[in-house]
Amino acid sequence: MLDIQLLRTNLDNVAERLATRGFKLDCAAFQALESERKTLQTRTQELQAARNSLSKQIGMLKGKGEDASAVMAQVAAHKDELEANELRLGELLKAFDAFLAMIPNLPHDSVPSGKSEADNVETKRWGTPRSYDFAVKDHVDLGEALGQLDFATAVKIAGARFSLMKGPLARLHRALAQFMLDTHIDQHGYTEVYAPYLVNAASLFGTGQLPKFEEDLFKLLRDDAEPLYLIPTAEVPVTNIVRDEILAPEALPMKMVCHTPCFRSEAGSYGRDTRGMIRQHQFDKVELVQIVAAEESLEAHEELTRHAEIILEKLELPYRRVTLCTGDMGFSSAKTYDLEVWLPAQNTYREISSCSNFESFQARRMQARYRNEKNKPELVHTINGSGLAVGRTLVAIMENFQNADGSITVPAVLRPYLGGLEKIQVV
RNA sequence: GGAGAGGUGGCAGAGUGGUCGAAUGUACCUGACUCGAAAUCAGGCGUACUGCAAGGUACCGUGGGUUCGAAUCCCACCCUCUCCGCCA
Repeated sequence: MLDIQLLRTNLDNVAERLATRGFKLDCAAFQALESERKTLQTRTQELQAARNSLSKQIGMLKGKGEDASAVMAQVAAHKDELEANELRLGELLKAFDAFLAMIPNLPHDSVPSGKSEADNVETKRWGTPRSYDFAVKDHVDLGEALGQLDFATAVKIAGARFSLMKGPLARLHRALAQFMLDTHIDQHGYTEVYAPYLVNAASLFGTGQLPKFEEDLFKLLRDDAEPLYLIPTAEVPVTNIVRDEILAPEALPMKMVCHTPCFRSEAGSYGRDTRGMIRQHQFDKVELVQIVAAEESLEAHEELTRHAEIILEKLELPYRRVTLCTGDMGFSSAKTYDLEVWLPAQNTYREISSCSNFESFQARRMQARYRNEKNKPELVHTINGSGLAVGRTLVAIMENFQNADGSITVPAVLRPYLGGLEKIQVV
């Protein structure tokens, strides 16, 4: 959520910056709401002040046993106007909230402007894609030939966009998550977190998934209780740890890592990535979250992105870093780096991690603050990124480390997690 | 599933219709004392909106209602806790 003061004082500038990300701010609607609010709020508060002081007089008169009917008549004279004003003001303030809740974050100045994915800027490339002296297979063909990846059975059990893994491949998947967690905990200084996979609407509002993106979520309706949602990412429960908190300055920075399954309905993505494990309703992800003081967030964002890159490097997976342009960024983000891993079967780089700095956007929605040097509550900045998406990492390993006979070489750093296994083959 | 209790400021905890935005304690900040600290004493200390300022307004789980006036009364909802049952 943006600071409403910024809209009041710099509306045109805000509108311009939002336009770069393809959002058309309805300035006229805002100004109409704002001018009505200002006069209405002033008048309402005058009436309330008068009522409060007259009511106080009534209390004093009655306390002394005197007649208060004259004063009561005075209050009654403005009763209808006050009630009408309060009603209208309530509606206006609600309209403001709804208006603000739908406005995306402002892009950081360093973000390249652009309309779509095509305008993203590649800023780094690591590793050289291997060359193969045989026809490469994709992970679906590889996994099914190994008898360890089975989409047909997953469809029977649950439906489209689910997968079933068995044997060493399932173990490799688990090993990946363990390896990522261990690296971030032992080498990057993160605290491991285990968090709920079901969250309430307030948490999803806090991180920006609600109200705008409800159709992307799996929702569980309950009798006699609020609905719960399956988390689309660990970002939601972990970032919301600090919702409605005023943190002591020494509590920052908070660096947390959390491995969870993620659930996305993928509504509106029919026909995209329907083959294989790239786009699933359920996938595992190791998520990095940092809660930092405002002036630290730019640097923390770089650091966190680097932590995700190191996983790819340890796994010997070629990747590139892309700075998302203004038009391609997520709703809540001020700046996003995507890490894209090389997939030989697709002969292209595909997103495997997305690292974003939200600045105070989520913090304002969450009311997450810390006490600054002046002991005043100030909004924290939030940063998160995948470190990494486990399912897609598995896909990348299968495709990049495949051999002519259809076996898959296990990257050296993962072997200790697989009892020393060097190669995944038919069992 | 059954029964009960409760939601008040950073925390603890008073407050059952009228100077209550809220006692008190604690934490925190400032000052005094001290070589320094502790202890003690004095003062300050919620959030947001609005105003140049003085000040004003709102907020005691959420939303309604009663009233001249609601933290306090009524209704609905949400959440938490305790006991019993069931259960990984």
